[in-house]
Amino acid sequence: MAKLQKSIDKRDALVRATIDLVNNNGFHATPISKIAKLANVSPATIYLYFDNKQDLVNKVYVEVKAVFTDYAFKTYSPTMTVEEGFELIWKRIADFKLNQTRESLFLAQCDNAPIIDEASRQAGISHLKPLLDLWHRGKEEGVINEISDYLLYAYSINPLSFLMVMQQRGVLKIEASDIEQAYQAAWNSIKKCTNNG
Amino acid sequence: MAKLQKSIDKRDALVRATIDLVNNNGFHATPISKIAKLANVSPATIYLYFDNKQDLVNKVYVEVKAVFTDYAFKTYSPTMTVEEGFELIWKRIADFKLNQTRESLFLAQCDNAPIIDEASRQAGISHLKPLLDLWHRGKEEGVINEISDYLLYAYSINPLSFLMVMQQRGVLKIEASDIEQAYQAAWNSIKKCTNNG
DNA sequence: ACGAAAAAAGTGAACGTTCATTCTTTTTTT
DNA sequence: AAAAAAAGAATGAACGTTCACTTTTTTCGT
Repeated sequence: MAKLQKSIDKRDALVRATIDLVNNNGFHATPISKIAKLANVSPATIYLYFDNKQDLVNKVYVEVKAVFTDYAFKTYSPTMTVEEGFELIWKRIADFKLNQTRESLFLAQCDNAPIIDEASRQAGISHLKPLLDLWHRGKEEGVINEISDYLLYAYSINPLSFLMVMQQRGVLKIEASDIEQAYQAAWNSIKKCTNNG
Repeated sequence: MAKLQKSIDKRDALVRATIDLVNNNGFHATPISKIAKLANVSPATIYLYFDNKQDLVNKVYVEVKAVFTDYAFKTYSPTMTVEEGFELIWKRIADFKLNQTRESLFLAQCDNAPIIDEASRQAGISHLKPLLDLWHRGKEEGVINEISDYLLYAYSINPLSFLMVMQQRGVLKIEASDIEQAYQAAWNSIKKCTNNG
């Protein structure tokens, strides 16, 4: 679609401006004119890079989600044990959510409100496949409890969401020990525990 | 503010219409005109019941949050043991989130996007005080681990959010056993575990 | 290596539409 | 008949998008 002799800087500035403004005002309260102004660009220029406002937010979502999953799986290898892999991925997700608050807040908004279209949502979910594969392997090996796949997300990823939002709002400052505690709790919930039933 | 000889039915219809439309389209993509139409009311009539659109969504949020916490704490009594109280509240929260999806989805949206104003957000949080009191009591009695108060929300409430969203989208159907598993996992994470460290 | 012509990138103003809110009139209640 | 409630039409502001135009970059014959 994009023939792209166009400035990558300008496109990046547009993406950044979109994230910042959507974080602060929500998608529908961020006019194209403000995105353009923050990116030092004419409103019309946006339409050289994106089809329309919806296409803009769809693409920003998928790209940010890709950055998120790239980070989460960066140092992971399928040759790791389930325990190692889970701990590694979980902690990198935590790290991302707590340090890349710009991106994380944007993803949280898109994931909880009808902003992006269904195809982009699916594209985002598909990036999490390595984690689902690891989860399956853990169940096959008997390391992880026999529970629904969907609980994977709920147990391992979600507990940090609230912390992230609170940190972003300046309510609390998260310490390394908090992360370690949160991880231990998540893992204890998931692993097969021989002294439990 | 409201002198209220006005119809309570009309007000209820406006609240219901707001929740439904915000759930489906997001706050800023739901015009006053559509809320009025769905509630079988003139746009002008809304301004007899609410100051403006922002005031409308603020009040709907606080009222829905109150319904949520009333339900969560309905059968709870501070004379219960920490274990009993925690299980009861957790399961009622789960029940609400999974069965009152209209209200839960609306709350999730308001909690994750800059829709409502800060005062309304605080008003919503303040309703959760009984749970925080229980948490403190659990720590005093040594039943609950010495971890940050903020983790309370992350551990005990949040794991259901993802499930709720998925269920609402028709991706999965949640069974009673799933709830029981999720509760056990949350509680196992929270309680002091003598065979841990 | 040069510069004119063509193409691409970028722009500010303007368009039609939609929005929240107000104004004026009608209906309902007391 | 007076007052409150509700309605619908009206209004000005703001929005996404397009248009006509300018500026910058690339192409290419010499």
